[in-house]
Amino acid sequence: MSLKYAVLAALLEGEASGYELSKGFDVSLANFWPATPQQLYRELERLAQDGLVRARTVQQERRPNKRMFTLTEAGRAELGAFAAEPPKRPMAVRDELLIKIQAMDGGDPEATRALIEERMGWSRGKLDRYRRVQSRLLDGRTEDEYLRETDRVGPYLTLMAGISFEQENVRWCERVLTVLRRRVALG
Amino acid sequence: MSLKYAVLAALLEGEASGYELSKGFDVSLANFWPATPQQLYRELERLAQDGLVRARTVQQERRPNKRMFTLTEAGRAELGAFAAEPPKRPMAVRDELLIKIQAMDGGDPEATRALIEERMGWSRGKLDRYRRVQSRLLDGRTEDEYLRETDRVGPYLTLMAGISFEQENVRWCERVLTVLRRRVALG
DNA sequence: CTCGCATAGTCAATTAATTGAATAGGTGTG
DNA sequence: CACACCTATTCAATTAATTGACTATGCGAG
Repeated sequence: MSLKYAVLAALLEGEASGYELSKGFDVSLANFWPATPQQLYRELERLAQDGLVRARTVQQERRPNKRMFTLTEAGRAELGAFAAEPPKRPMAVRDELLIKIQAMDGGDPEATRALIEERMGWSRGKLDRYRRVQSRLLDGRTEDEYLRETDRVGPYLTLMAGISFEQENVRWCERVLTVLRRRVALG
Repeated sequence: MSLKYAVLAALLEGEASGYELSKGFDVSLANFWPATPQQLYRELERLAQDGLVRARTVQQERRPNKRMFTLTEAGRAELGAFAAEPPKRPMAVRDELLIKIQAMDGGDPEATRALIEERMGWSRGKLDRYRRVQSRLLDGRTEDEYLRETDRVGPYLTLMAGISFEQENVRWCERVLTVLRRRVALG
């Protein structure tokens, strides 16, 4: 249900094709509302039929044509209404790793350690990418300066959420590794 | 795909009915692998057919009969194998609120503030429940003492993940509220 | 020159998830 | 004493998501 609004929100940044969304989604909305390319194409089609989005086909040479999508006024209005009302479903996390951790006892601690290291590396990478987006936005200014000057705080606030989430993730991994080391030592 | 293992992991705690899982899931595995009752019943049925779980019907008076499920050795083995190999899918977060925050600019800041307050209250409540589970587990001991004495660290480590996740959530909400207050003041 | 990847999608099949209702006695509230 | 909610599931219908393949061209590496 909310993919609809995620797509509309993504188009606040400007015109985009389904392909571009399915790529660039990765640095923003995909972090809290993941979607496959197929989902995006289907959703854009529906939005266009409902008049929330306008499509135009861009003829291209030496590459397939693409369809570019823009928010319509109706789309902007629907998104605004959505943004003001309370969420229908609470936030949900799905994390296979935590199932594995829950079930780790009795298994090989070395295998568990490897899983945690992998997650930690992944989170650090994500954090780096977030930080790069952040300094591109700040562009030399402090956070306070930026927030005073910009007209759109929304994207920055969600970026902050991503950053603190991954920071906490890394910290948790470190604590787990400490526990695992002690376990192995005391065997 | 992983619901299967989430259910098996839940049964590590001991025999349980579908109904109990659909309730008690809430204080542990449901936090990182949510499932509706219907999903659980279906999954338990499949697991029983695959021999990973054994079912027995418990006759009850003044209440509907229930089917209690236990892990079989085969189930335990499959779960152990699962726990040792790397996750197929990365962790995913789905959060409607963040879509609303992303799209908040131009809307009513007061409405946004209300949404954040709501989330903060919810996270604080979750945190309280986690902390109650934690002190029940610790039972007067320090964390270090507990981790040295217990044979199962897994559930405690996932509990730690939940606690630090919600703590960070509350902190993020506070930062957002600060930003919103400044916006309104300078607006 | 071939292999594979990037662009920019579409289509179809299967699997999974969501929603709502049905059953049926028991327990608690005003 | 009526109404709603708890226990404990099952069933069916619809909607959504996942997976893999298919089209077609261009570009760069080896």
